[in-house]
Amino acid sequence: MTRVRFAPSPTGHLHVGGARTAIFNWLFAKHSGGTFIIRVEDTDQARSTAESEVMVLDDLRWLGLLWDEGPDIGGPHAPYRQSERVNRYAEVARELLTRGVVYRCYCTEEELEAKRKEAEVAGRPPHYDLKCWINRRDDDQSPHAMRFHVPDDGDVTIDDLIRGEVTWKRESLGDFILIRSDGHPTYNFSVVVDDHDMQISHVIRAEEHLTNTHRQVLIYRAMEWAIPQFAHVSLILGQDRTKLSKRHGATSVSAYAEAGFLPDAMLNYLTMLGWSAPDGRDVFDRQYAIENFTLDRVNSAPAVFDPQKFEWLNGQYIHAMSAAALRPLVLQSIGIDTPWLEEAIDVVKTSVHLLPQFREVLRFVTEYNTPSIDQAFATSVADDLREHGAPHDADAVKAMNERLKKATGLKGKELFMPLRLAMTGMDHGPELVRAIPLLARASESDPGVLSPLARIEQCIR
RNA sequence: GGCGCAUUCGUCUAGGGGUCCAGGACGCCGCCCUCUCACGGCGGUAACACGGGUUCAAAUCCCGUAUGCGCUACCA
Repeated sequence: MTRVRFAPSPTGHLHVGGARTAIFNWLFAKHSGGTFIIRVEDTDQARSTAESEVMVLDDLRWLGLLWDEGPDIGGPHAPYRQSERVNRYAEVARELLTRGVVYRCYCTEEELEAKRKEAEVAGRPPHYDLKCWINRRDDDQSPHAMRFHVPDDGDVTIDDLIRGEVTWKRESLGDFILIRSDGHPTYNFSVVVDDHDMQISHVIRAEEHLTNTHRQVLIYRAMEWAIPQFAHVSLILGQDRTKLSKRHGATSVSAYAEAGFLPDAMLNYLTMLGWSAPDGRDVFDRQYAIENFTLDRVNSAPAVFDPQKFEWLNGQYIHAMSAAALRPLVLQSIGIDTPWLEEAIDVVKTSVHLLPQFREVLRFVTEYNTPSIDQAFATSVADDLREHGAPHDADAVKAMNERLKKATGLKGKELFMPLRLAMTGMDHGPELVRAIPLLARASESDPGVLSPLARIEQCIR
């Protein structure tokens, strides 16, 4: 049974990098019929907040990634918040102490900092100097941290599902802290205890954790616990090829939601950053991604986030949606609620990539800036509209065009451009056979919309 | 500094020794459709970081170099 987890630290909104890690975990779980778990890593008291946890969980839900076990819904291995598991970490640390691989360290941060600097200047690796390992003390009253002693046989090799074999030498590691002097565990410790307790089978996480795996495997070995499979996903970079951050503009999932991106498009785009479909397609739905997602198709090189391609993809999703499905989303995005909205969406949707753009492309309905056009032409149009009424479908528009052709002697661009200008007040927009019926109908149900006849009358001085 | 990971068109990628003078997508350019803007269709532009090996044959395997990134914390 595969069990995977996404383990965010609640220090802000969900980031696109974190979102992709969550997506890969979720896809992997769904593909294998396994369990997807959310675990909140809030051991950093200074940066973690309860509000952030709510935001991150909301962002995950918005993306449509639902979990089987988590801090809000519980599960067989609750609690799923590390701050609520400190007793468990202390318990494991005591066990490790008994086994003689962990010791109390009474060195102060200042002392350690000074030694690190010294080592750096001397060109030595900035590893812990083993002072408290050599002078072992079991004074529980004085403030102390719990430190892990790297054993002589501390070489580690893992078989990463994305990167293949990765090996570290014992010498590349100094003794490291498991429990801070304030009683809270460090990341490398809590992650091992939790992944073991929660029976995680596959640890799929960002590449920044790759070298941490060396420490973690050592802890698994000291506890004689089964070691999970690891898969380290590369980072997402900004256009300048540095790790994506606030400097690059919007980086949180919620910011993209507000900018008018759709959850499905975001899931698709982020999945595409690092994973490729076996048949090479790049527009795919969740079901396809679930059915085809395997780790061996995940690219180990970092990927640059490309807003242009993301926008294009979002457009593909908008174009493929029905006007009825789009209506509530557009409503929410631009706040225009009218009886004619659905028809209007259908007329203009191919010209938008982002939800808020509907406001702009619908302006020809909601506003009218009187253009200056040939008076004789305007009169002909006004006469036709009075005699035949405003066209309500494409055929009626075509019939009107034929009559205007005869009445004015104009054709092609000479006819359509002034007509477009007169009807919409703009020199661009959806095809007239759809725009004019929309205006006709919209003006009947909405007094705020000028009818075709009212428009042409404004053109006549 | 040490250790680790990475390196195919501007970007996302396909590619697992011969089918690759490298395929697809976004972008860009051009053409078509067309009253316009989009949409759509067609075509074009553009890449195996560098240097050594191994091999009859290397984008693909090995070794170096360069560059980028990560870790080297009582951050995660």
